[in-house]
Amino acid sequence: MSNEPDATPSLVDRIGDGLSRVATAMRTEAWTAADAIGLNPTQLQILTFLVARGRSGMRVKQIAAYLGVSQPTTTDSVNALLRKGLVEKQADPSDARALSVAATPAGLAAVRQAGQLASATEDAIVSLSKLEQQDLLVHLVKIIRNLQTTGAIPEQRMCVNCRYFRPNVHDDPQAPHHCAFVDAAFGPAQLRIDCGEYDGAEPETQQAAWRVFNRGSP
Amino acid sequence: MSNEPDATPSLVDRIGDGLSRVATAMRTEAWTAADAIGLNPTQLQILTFLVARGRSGMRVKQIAAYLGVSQPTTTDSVNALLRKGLVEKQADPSDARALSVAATPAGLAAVRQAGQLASATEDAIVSLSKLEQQDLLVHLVKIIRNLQTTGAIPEQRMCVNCRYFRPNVHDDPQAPHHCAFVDAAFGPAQLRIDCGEYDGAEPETQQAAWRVFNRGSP
DNA sequence: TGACAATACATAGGATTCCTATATAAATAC
DNA sequence: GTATTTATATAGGAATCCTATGTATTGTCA
Repeated sequence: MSNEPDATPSLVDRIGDGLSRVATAMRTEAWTAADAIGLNPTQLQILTFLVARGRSGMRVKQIAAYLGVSQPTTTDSVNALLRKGLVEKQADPSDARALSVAATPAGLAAVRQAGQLASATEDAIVSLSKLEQQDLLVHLVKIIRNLQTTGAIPEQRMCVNCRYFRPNVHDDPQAPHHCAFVDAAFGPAQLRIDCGEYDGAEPETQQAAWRVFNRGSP
Repeated sequence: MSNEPDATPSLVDRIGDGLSRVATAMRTEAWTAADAIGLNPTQLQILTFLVARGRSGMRVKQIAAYLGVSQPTTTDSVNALLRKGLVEKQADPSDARALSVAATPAGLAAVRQAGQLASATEDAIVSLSKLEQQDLLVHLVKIIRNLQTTGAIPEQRMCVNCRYFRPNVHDDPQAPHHCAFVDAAFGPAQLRIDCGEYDGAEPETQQAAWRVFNRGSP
């Protein structure tokens, strides 16, 4: 980001600023939501992440990569959740070094409770039209895909990375894509960022699908 | 955000997730960029904020509101920057209780240096087409405006809040708006998030301008 | 097979953020 | 002229978050 005073920042810089502003609001909100259930933002984020993954459990390193923090920091927060009985550690049968962290029923309940709380960010997104929301989602998917390609974030459980994703195979502009897992057509507004049924495709398959997906919106 | 496992999250929830993912990447990036010049993300954010405001200086409370943290936390970080010689405190002539924090030349240099560093987020935004970037900026402006209306964030120095903003007064779809400060037409791609020449309009004026602005993109 | 490197996690130690509560000083209200 | 509000600083403490290192397990390769 260029920071020359008295100069007009580039479009890209201004988008970055805008994302920062929204991120600030989300962080403030995360503090209050987490505080309401006796947690802090990092702990709530971990718990939400684990709940979304179900009872299969995740490794400490995967959680660290998702959060974008170091492994010891993750251990700290996981232990804090452990003391509160919201997650549990299990030995990984396939690797005696590793362990599997999963949310307990109490953890699921806590996340649901936090989700009930009013969210200013959610309200702000709702203020956009349905079409604007759809466009915004697609733009975010593209940005996230790029962040993933450059290694800034780990591989995401998104449709566009998934082996069940068939982009632009239908004529219906409302639902041009197809999910081979549920065998149904769907459109841009249904794109997933973090899907439970996700199964990562090979890099070449991902790239091919990505090209076809992008062709739809030049 | 609803977190029912095995249920498809709403479009709004998925957009929230997407924003979170991008925010995570930006936070990670902020750590490395700030670390390269011997700061931490909060300190760099404060410094960038002060540099954008020029040498006029900002009060501690304003900085705290911008960051979304408490005032003592801001005092901590400002003092850290002070020790490093990157900011300076000056007495406010109009109010002996208050003080004015401004970036020093060394602070400006540090921000410029951090700005030179490669940014994965910037690259990811660049991967969007010009039109997509423009749409994204407009969507972010709308979200930020809404966050401001609900009090989640303080008033932003955006065009849409500014007394010099004249929305949708020209026929040119590329440049329908007008800035009375520089007396020039401009378009959605030139909208500012944080303008140096900003001067806040009265709430009623803002609302009226906002209605006219929104009429352009229903 | 056996030494060596890599991996997964825990621990140690320390700096810093970030909070609430409170103190100080100045401005404002009545 | 006293009381309240406002701007900032300070005190104290919890928790994040880092790097460096330790321990146990797995993988590699001669």
